[in-house]
Amino acid sequence: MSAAIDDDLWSAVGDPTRRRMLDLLLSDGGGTATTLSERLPVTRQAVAKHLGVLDRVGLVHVTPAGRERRYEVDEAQLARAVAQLTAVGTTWDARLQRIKRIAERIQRGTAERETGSDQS
Amino acid sequence: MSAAIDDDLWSAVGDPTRRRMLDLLLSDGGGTATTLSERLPVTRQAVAKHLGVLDRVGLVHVTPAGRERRYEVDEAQLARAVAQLTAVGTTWDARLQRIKRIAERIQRGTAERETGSDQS
DNA sequence: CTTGAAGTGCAACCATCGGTTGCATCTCAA
DNA sequence: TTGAGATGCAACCGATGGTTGCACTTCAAG
Repeated sequence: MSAAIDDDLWSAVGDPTRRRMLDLLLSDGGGTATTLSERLPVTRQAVAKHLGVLDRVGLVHVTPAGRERRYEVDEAQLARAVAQLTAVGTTWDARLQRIKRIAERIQRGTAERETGSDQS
Repeated sequence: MSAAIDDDLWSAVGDPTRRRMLDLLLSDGGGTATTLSERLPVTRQAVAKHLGVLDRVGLVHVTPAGRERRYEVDEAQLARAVAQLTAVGTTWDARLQRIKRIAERIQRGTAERETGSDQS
């Protein structure tokens, strides 16, 4: 159930460099492959490839301006990605808590059996 | 700031197959490479490699039993991973909302300039 | 004890991906 | 026109997710 997710969106956000790029684009309010690469430990070409990926899944949106190509974050799509992250998180959270409750129940059952009828 | 995260943990959870494996291990309460591969669209060897990755980052924990190697989820570590997911999510959420507020402020400022003092 | 099936582990191989370097192309400004 | 700034394209490299093939342990049945 919880795994039936838009895997393209997730894997786009799954790369650490792409997350940092999104961070930069958000805090700077947009940028180009060159400006991003100046603030990242990778080359412009690597950044360009990542921007291509982010563009394909709709997380960013490009505007040609002269000899520049300015990229900006698509807020709605990023909100979707955030929703998916938290969705997976809450699903696992729920399962972990359910497991915890079951474990406690078993504990109680074991305690009863240990103190109560002890005939082999 | 939001990118200074335990990248090993994140990338371990970043793979869709590994997420499904964690799902299965949680719902079944553990399993082996063979039993998991029977319920996944990949071979046992691929599952074994993934289990190795999950084991290295401490997300699962193995118990040899005869000719089997039973894997179980380390709940505490998975809780940490969940925390990281939601942390990134809330960070982006906060930024998106901040951007929204700034946009509104600019809108108001533009409106004032358009209606009010018009001297260049 | 032997035999065979079940479960694993190891190694080679392939495709994809993140990253690099090198070069060609386009565009703005002097 | 000429050059610097920004981009695009292509070849290459290493890591990784995936596969197949084979050897090794272990349990159980004969």
